[in-house]
Amino acid sequence: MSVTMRDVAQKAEVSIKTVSRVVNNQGEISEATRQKVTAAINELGYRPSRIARAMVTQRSHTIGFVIPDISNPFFSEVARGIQDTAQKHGYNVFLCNIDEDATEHLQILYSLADQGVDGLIVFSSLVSEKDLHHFAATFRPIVAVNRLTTHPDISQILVDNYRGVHLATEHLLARGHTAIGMLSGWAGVAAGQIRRLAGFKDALTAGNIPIRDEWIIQVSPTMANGRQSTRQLLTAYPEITALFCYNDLLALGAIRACRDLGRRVPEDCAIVGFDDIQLAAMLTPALTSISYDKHELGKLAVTRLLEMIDNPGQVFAPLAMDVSLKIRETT
Amino acid sequence: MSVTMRDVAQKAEVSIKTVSRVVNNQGEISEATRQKVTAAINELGYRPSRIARAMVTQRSHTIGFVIPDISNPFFSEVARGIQDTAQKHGYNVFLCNIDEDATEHLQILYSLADQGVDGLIVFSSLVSEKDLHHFAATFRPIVAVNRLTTHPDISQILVDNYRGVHLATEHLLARGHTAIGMLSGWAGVAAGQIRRLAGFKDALTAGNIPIRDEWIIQVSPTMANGRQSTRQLLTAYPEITALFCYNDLLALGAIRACRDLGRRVPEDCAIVGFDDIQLAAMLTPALTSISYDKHELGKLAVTRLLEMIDNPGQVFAPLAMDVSLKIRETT
DNA sequence: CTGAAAGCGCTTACAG
DNA sequence: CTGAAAGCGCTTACAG
Repeated sequence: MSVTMRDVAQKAEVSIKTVSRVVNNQGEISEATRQKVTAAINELGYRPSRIARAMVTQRSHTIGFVIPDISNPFFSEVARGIQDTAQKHGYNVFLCNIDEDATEHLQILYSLADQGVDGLIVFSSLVSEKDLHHFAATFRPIVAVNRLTTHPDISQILVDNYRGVHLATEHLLARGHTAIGMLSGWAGVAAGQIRRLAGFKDALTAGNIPIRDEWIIQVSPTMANGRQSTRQLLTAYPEITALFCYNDLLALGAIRACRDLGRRVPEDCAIVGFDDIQLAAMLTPALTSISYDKHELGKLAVTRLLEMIDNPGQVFAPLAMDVSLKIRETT
Repeated sequence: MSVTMRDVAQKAEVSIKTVSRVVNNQGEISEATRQKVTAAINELGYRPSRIARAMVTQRSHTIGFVIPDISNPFFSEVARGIQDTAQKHGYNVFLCNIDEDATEHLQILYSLADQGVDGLIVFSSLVSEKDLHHFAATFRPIVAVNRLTTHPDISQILVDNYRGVHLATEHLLARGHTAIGMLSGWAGVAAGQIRRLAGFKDALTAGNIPIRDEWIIQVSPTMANGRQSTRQLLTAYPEITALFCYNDLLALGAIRACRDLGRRVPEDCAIVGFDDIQLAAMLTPALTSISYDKHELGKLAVTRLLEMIDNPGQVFAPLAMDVSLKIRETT
């Protein structure tokens, strides 16, 4: 990082401005000087500083991406879509984890803003709505992924949570199950949590199955919690023959719990997940799950964010990704 | 990003330099002016621009992290360690994927350098040694994670691959296996590939078992490849009773393949993996694997990188993480 | 087609 | 204890 535009200009015996013109491919330049400058650039190994450029253009060509936990395989699949798309458009992405362990969520968001990111994708439902609104007051644009938010300036990319769970529950009903439990997610702003719960209840009602609230357990969606909650649930209510899980991680934990309890899957207890993570299809037994394109979800979020960056002030309607049911071996 | 130091200075009726002093907590300042300035900062909601600061200090407090694929659960666990540690030290991290699909690896590295990162952690063995050396000629510091490199300025953080596989193979021998196959990783600069293969062969030799090269298959380490290669291997050589896999993903694919072929695990075919990803312990059957602290691996890499940033020119000895064997249900 | 000047928002010597 | 000036490496009007 020591050779600057000035060095190139000196070597090529032109002004700095002329170097800038060939670097940015702008304006009319005589072929002779262009070649002189290009030669000097190559000889010196000059590379323009993105920081200096960002300083004057007020555009850093970086974005921030906030998730609960990159080590969660679901989020990491989306992250790949984010990263690939951003890179394709010449943007670099800052990664930030905000989960239960994190403190000072607002500070983390501000540190990204201080860093000069051109926009932010928030995929963590653990960032409170209050914090997000506070932050949105001074920073934009923001895209929220699969979380409900009421802020008018925040654009939303959603997954059709309601329909997904409805499909899954109908599938269980069609298989003859009438005693269906649910492992639900966090309470709060997670779009998934609210809409998936609604889809579950509505599907039961539509199938004339009364809702048993004690069969619905709300937990933080990890494999360990899935295992533990399922053990408790099936021990307390052995009559349950099927389980819908908020996400695949909970479902994998539930499968494990069934095995702990000596219950066969799917014969003694059918299990459905949500998200269809890469592993889900490969495991034994392969998991029945609600599926959608996670790489595409990341791509949509970035595309939307770049649109917002290029069109300040414009309002975009929420977008919901379509989902489908993948029937495998656990139902 | 519109309120600047100048605004604060005006409001507080002091010079810009004085504002800078209170922001950076440096120099002696009278309590009165400090309070005046602090009040102005809060009132205006001033936040210093990291870009402007980076411009003059030549330190951006950002680092780059290059991996093959963030959606791979193994890498994402390490990424979490990287991210947590960097954040704790006030650094933000740029994430970059460089896998088989990526073209122009060098361009991706340079784009990170252009972005002004203070250092780089390279965890992708898919970046060729040639590209890395070329890049290292103009950029430093660089930390390489679990890859062999001969560049004197590149610091190495390794995993004790050799010992890990030696342990695993000894374990299989102790269980009475004599016909042991191996699913190996990519060829090339991956430290894992070379050292793990060596550990495997040496352990066999130490156990007086002749090495059967046709039982060693080299594949890109994905679950799908593990499934397919295992099918082929066990079909061609049904006498094989145990399989060591380069990583857990291959091992999970191998388990699946055994099931496809009607072979019970571990009764008909024992399987051992490497990395001990979070899922490995939770699955059915739970995977026997070589384990080490992946969060810690990320932490070590960042810590080393920050040391290099703070001590330019200093040479650091390679560091190798200790490993252990976790015996579970697949052996 | 090419250049000199100002400025992006800070920090770093250097004075006072 | 506090401030005026120069400069980090670029781009943006404005001239010529």
